[in-house]
Amino acid sequence: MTEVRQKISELKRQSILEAANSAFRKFGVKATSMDKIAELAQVSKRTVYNHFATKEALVMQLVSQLWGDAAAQSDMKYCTKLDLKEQLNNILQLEIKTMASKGYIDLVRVALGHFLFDASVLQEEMGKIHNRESDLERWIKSAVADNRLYVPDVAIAMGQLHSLLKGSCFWPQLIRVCPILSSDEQTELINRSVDMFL
Amino acid sequence: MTEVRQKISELKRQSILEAANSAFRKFGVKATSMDKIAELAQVSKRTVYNHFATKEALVMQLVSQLWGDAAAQSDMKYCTKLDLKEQLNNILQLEIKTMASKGYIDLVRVALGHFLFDASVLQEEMGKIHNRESDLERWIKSAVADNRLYVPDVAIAMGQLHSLLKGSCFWPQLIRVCPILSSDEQTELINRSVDMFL
DNA sequence: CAATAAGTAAACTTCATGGTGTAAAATGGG
DNA sequence: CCCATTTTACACCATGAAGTTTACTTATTG
Repeated sequence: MTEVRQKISELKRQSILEAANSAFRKFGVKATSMDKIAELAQVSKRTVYNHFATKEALVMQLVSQLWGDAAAQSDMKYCTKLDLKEQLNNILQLEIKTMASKGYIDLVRVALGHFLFDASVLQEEMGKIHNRESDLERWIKSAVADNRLYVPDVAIAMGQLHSLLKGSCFWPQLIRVCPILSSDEQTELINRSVDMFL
Repeated sequence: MTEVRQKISELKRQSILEAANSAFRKFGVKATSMDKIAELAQVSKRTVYNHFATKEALVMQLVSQLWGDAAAQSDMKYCTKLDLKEQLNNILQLEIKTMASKGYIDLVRVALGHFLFDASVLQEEMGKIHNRESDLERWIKSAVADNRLYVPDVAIAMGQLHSLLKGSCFWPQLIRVCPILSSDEQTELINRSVDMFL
């Protein structure tokens, strides 16, 4: 079996994925026909179906790929010597970086639009967003255990912090009422939120 | 012109609106056909079109009706004598009451799903959510002017409060990762948020 | 009773879309 | 040069939905 052949085939596949990705982001899943994807990918419609059995398979591929990308965890550990504020700042910097990025938000919008009225699937898929919040959790617990932070309920505290962030860097952008935050605005937001929290 | 005739016609109209409302909430706009609406309303399809020129007209009617309902403003005024915390609490109680209700969230979901990839319309429609936040604003300004509250930036402070609330009572429910908050949970949430804020 | 207004049922048109079948072409390996 | 695999073009099908047409019914009012 020639590798060249496989490579070309793989290129086509990538081309299709890119085309779908781009079209879904612009128009949403429903408003993007398979013919359109084929056209954008410069590939025959039949080839699209050679690589992806159904439109749904294409969607799922993109979506799960997104969660995969976003799930890149950091290796931040609580440190008993360093400044609390600074440490928390660093952790949140990492978290906000994906959360507030255009790529992430756009694709969440796609997923949201696609599953919005499929309650169970929506619940599951969106749960993947909400539950990937464990890095911060570990840190807070450590800080509490170290007696440098007093927090009655870790889960609630985490929720508050995330609310503060997402309420400015994620939800308004998803809903298109605010433009994507610049890096400066992001750090400013983090500072504000941390100040309020500590 | 008989009033009875008009009344019957009006009843049909309401029936159609209700059917559409209910179906849109359950399945979304795209997945609800005009035939289905007619069937649910127990009315002929033609009658639907007699009352609403297009499906879009039906949608817009429902959506603007929603914003209208939700725009019911309170008459809360800042009072120099009463306890700050209690006053703020009361204001937020009013705000959260609609924001966290199933009816409101469900219909926002409908609107969101419908406009999600129509950037300009989405911006406009969702802006109506974001900008109906002036009751709280006036109160904060008054409290600041009265020297009983120090707040560097009113807009930001307001945003923080709203983020704290919505982050627990609105967004997760819209996304279906959490059930609607009970009254007790709502007041609990408000207490927490106010405590953090003051 | 006749005219008018509104509603109804059902067939119909039009069109977009997801998906399939097939035969021809391209293309690199032996 | 022939084989195997992939891609392509293109016709085709089934489905569902928006909106229309038409012929018929019903009820009110003058």
